[in-house]
Amino acid sequence: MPRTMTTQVQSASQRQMPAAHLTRTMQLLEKTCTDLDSELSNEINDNPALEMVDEMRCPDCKRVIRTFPCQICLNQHGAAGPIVYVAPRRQNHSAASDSEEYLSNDNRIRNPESLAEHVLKQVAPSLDKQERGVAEYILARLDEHGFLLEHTAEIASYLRVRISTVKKVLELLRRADPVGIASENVTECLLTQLEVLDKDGMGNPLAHDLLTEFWEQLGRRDFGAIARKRHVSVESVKLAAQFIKRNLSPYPSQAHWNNAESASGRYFRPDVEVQKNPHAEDGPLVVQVFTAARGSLRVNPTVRDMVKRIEEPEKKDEWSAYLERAALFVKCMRQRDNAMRRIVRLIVKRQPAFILGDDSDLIPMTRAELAEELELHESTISRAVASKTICLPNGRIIPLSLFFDRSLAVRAAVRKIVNDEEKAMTDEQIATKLVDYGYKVARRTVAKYRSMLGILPANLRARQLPRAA
DNA sequence: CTATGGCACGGATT
DNA sequence: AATCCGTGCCATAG
Repeated sequence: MPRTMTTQVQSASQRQMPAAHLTRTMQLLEKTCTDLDSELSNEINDNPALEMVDEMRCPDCKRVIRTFPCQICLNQHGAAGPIVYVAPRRQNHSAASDSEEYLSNDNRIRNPESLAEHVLKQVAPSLDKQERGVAEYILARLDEHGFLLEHTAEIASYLRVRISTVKKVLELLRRADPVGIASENVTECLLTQLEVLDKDGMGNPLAHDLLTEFWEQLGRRDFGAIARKRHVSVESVKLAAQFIKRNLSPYPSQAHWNNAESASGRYFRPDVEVQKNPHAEDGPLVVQVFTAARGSLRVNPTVRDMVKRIEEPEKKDEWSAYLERAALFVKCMRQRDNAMRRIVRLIVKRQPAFILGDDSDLIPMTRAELAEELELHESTISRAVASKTICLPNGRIIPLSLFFDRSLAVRAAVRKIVNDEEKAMTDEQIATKLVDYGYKVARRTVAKYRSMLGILPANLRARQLPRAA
């Protein structure tokens, strides 16, 4: 009787797979690798049948390997296309040394310290001992998005320090690198980021009011109402909203800004990383898709064996349920990783020029196209691409969705044209010039791109070239 | 009169 | 179904 039970449970879980659990896979697919981390640790915590073993396996040759990418497969690979690995995400903790070897350029952006350490390092110099204690406490109490869960007063009383001290520390923390960290809520976080941008002279005057006064309308995208109350145009409201979306990140723990200009090294953990082939200059690109944690996830075989021996039906059921859930989770996770891998592979395959070059090399493509080629549903692509970021070989971190920006290349051309112009060109002239580059866009559209790029209209763009010799 | 910005509509994308 | 994006047309500033 015990035996049959087990087999039933197992086969049942496999047959059910398609319907209900596809949605689970989808949920996982939507998650950033950072989010995936917490999801995973939750699951492991309350499911004893699930375990994470500290070993990495090459997804292609299945060998256990020490570092990604797998050197063996790397060497065998022809020039067929990019090599894409699902790699465990580099851990925060002490693993500083061994992971560095395959991270070529530019480690401004990534160093394997924890977020808390990273922030603390920045603020520590300007704090005294007591304040530092407060900072440490605060950083330890952040949720997975980087928000502060406790109120100032609570912290103060718990630590027996003055409220003003806590406030002071908070002020500093929020301005530290993942800007907006330790904010109490999304609005506050966005405001801090905005403030910092303002100081660098690349703010947007309307954005502030949008966040404070019109938060609700902004959520509903009721731009008209905002425009009326503020006596400004709907267009400028839209632009401000766009500004917010593009340049601010609601969750400090995953701040990303793609704005071309602010090249200063920002700290961020991408979900995908592309590198040039370390072994051959012109070899295929090597891509890592990060998944949660380190090592590989599996159903704990010891538990599985143990369950077979349990006699009491009650306990047996309980454990079988654990096993089933574990198996399911592992499966969904693999499926998720695999989907990510296929999608990213295709993206990289299609856009090598953009990855190695600049904005102007982006070839227009749509999620739908990829969906068709991969025989996935287009919403799958959307989920996989939304809210994820990729680190290019030059160190630039951009949202994966930028690959689907229809006008990026055109905007790049506009910027180039304006930069090279002898004397200020009107939008009309720019539009004409764009034809030479193979883009045909309406004059009105040029105007839009211009304002997106923060370029002033022609009449305000007096050229100071004359002085040359 | 010319160059731009405002608004709204329609088709494409998600 | 909800959004995004490019455009055309019109108003206004210079």
